[in-house]
This record gives sequence, structure tokens and C-alpha cells, in this order.
Amino acid sequence: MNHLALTIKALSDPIRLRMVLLLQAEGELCVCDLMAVLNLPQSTVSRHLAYLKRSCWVDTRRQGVWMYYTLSRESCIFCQEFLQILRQHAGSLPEVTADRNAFAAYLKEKSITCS
Amino acid sequence: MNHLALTIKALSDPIRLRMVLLLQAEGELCVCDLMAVLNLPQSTVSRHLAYLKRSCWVDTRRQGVWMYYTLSRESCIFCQEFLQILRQHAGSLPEVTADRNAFAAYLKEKSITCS
DNA sequence: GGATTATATCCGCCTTTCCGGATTTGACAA
DNA sequence: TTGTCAAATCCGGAAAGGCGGATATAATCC
Repeated sequence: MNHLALTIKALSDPIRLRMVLLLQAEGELCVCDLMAVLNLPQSTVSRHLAYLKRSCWVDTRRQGVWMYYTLSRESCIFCQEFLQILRQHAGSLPEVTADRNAFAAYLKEKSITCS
Repeated sequence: MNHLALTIKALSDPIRLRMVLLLQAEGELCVCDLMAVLNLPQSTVSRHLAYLKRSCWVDTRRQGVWMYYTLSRESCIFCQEFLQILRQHAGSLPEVTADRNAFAAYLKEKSITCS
């Protein structure tokens, strides 16, 4: 029960909710991706990601200097179903659309500066 | 987004989670029912119920001196689906079973003392 | 080794939340 | 109207959570 409540609490913060929905849409993101899209300082992004990891919502993969975050694949059935109904309702939320657009713009800009 | 996060946050507390699951199982309960089953002081029970009402999870109905609480019937689709997956997983939680048993025992005791 | 870059953690501060006893409100009955 | 019972709200204190700049860690490259 406490465990279930803590799992739910992890998604009760607007920033963590945006992170999870972005990860759901984009698949795998590193800290600096999220800093750019959410427009938040690095310590804030890392702290929220650590919270999500502690609550078993995300997994990490280190690649060189970057730490990549994804939604946890082995999450329990409850979490999977929770994510599914979140996705269904995310489409109607303007902030979610805005974040996805911001990520697309960020990707485009990054490809320009790197070419 | 903030609204969604607040909706989720309302169920991120163990006591409120137990309340919602009890209401789901039993249908309609008054404050003193919940005090007896959860073994919590009246102000704590009332405060959590007020939180759930503010977040649109429950409705109230006054009958004389008693205030009856039920899960909100006109809740959004997200809430309904959330409750549905909660119910599916509640069965495997020992605390939920314990609360239901405590409620049954409380009902039996009440009928004895009133007859 | 030393510099650089990405990320994690530390720190003090502030806001929110929770608690439960005490008080107030509201409804009913005598 | 007065008393009583259920419930809501108030209150002060404790605990948890969020913030972001500063610092520490970890990997990479020269």
C-alpha cells in the first residue's frame, strides 16, 4: 500500500509528469535533452530523474559522458496500465503538445549546429 | 497538466488510497465508519475526505447528522480508468483485505449493539 | 596528469503537507 | 432554547518536498 502510494506520488508532480510523457513519446532522452525542452536548470532535472528512478519509473543507460533515461521496461502491470491511460489523455493536454514541439525544434536546431 | 498532477497527488497518500479503495468496495460510507475501520481520529479522517472532495474524487450527501461519502459518479474518464486499474491491483494488497475485513467486523458489531 | 563536459549530489531556504487535539458549525430532538 | 451528536475547520508544530546555485563525481580527450 505504501509502495503503491509512493509509486503514484512519483507522478504527482507536474515536472515529473512532463518528463514521463516526453519519455513515452520520444523513447530515450539524456539530461541535457530534458534541460533544453523543459527549460529547467540541470540540478532540477537530475533531481526529478533521480526521484523517478528511485520509484522504478525509469531506467538509465550510460553512454560515455551521457546518461540516457527511458521508461522502465520491467515495470509492474499497474505501472504499465497507468502509463497507458496517461498516454490516452496526454494528447488533449496543451503542455504535452508544447513539450513535443519544443523537442522537435530542439532536435532541428541541434542538427543544424552540428552539421 | 497541473490539474492532472493534482488529481494524481490526491491518491498518492496511503490513507486516502485506503479510503478510496474502501469506498470502491463498500459504496457509501460516513465519517464515523471510516474512523472505525481506519482507526484514525476524526479530524484526520475529515481532512483527508475534504482533500478527496476538493480533488473531485468523492461526492457527499448529507442525511441528518451524517455526511455520506461516495466515489464521484461524474468523474472524468481518466479518473474512472485510474480507479479501474486500482481495483484490479487492490485485491493483492494485504492492507486492502484487512480494511475490508475490519469493515465487515465493524458492521457486525454495530448490528449487535443496535439490536 | 590536467582540462573539459555531462551528470549527480550537497546545501540552505522556503513552501507544502500532515498530524491530532481543540474549537466551531450544523442538524436534530426534547 | 438547550443539549447532543456528527462533522468541519482551526491551530501550532513536525516532517517532507521543491528549488537552484555550488560542489563533487565520472568519463573523455589532449
